Amino acid sequence: MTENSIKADYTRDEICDILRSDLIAGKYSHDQPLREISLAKRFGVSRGPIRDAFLKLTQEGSLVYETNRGVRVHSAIADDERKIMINMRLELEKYCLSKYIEEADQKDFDQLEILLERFKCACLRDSLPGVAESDLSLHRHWVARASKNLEPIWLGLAVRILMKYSRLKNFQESIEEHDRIVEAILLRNKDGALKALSLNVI
Amino acid sequence: MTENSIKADYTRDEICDILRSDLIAGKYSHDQPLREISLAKRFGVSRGPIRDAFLKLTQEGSLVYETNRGVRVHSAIADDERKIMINMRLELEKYCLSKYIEEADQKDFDQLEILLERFKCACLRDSLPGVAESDLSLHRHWVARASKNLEPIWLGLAVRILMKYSRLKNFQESIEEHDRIVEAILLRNKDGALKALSLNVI
DNA sequence: AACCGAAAAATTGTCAACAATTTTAAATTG
DNA sequence: CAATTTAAAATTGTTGACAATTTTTCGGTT
Repeated sequence: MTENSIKADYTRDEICDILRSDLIAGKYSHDQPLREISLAKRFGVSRGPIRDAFLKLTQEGSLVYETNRGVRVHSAIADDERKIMINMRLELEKYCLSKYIEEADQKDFDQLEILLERFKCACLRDSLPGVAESDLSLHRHWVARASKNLEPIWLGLAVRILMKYSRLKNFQESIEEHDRIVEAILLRNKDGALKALSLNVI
Repeated sequence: MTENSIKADYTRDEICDILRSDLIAGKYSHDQPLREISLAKRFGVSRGPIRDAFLKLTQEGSLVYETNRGVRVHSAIADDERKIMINMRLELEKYCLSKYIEEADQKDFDQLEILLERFKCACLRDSLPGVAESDLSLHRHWVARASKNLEPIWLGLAVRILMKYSRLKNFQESIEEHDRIVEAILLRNKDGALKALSLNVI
């Protein structure tokens, strides 16, 4: 048994999300191949859903696929590529956050606070995959709420950016950064939120 | 028989490329569902490879997936979203084109001229799916050569942008625009190429 | 011992069958 | 006749089996 396999049935998307957070957390080294059979065993499903997840993650850019040879973890991005991607992500996310602040209702804000709490818990537990997953979920919340069209593009950028540097992050500082963003959002303080976001996405 | 099915065995990626050009060309209307079985028959394969292609196109953003309900064509993007996406695509593609002009060798240039010729043929044949596919292939050539990391991100943007307006394009004008871009590339005239690109990506 | 080649093992590619779900059509009821 | 319920059809979700390909192992030759 390679891993904890508590739950019985995982869906395609759940498998995809779990593998993504593992990848961001650096559980697999660069250029390491991922095998369909071993992951199928880990999640208690057949190879079909695993292949589906591989395809999604390949399209996002965290895995690389070669015919008859399966997928492997993508090589690290270069510094100048990273710069371009961060600029794009920030531009995109600022647009979405503005729109979110205009349109969000109380139900969205409730969800937002739950996600923030989940992120803080993961930080305090010092669980790197957990931090990666909940960090992504938090940002994804306002992006997805603002535009279903831009969401997949944003996700591809965020994943690749996080894959490189997440190991070096200071969790306490990260909590404070996200606190400031969410605080401004709840007050519908657009300028403050965008400024706090710019300090977080670097 | 819903469609021409000449070739015997299509690969996953070929199916994906053909469907993508169909989508860009507007062959399927917005929110129309795509059925696994009918496409499996069209391409002479089982449902597996079709599902793979659906997943890839979903991640790119041209299809939308709902559990137990399959995929349908994505709704059109709003004007302000389109603006954001065009800005991002241009920034990305300019970076890649600069790098391409610096690094490309004679073999790349040969390939480039073949792709340009293929694009012109499709325009003269007045084949909308052909124009869509070869236009994308041409731009994709320099993007992919410059950065395998940025390629999937660029593709997601380009597909969604083209999906909205490709029907309105003037083919003759498009030929001239691409002629100017490629001419500048072959002379390694970076400024000219970037300028010509900016006029084409709008 | 190093190098090549063939057999064996491991892995991916594809398929057809069955289960679960959703959609459509028909039948029943008030 | 409209509304609801029930049955049938269509569609997606998952699996296990087999084919094709790649990688590894092992034996023979120089």
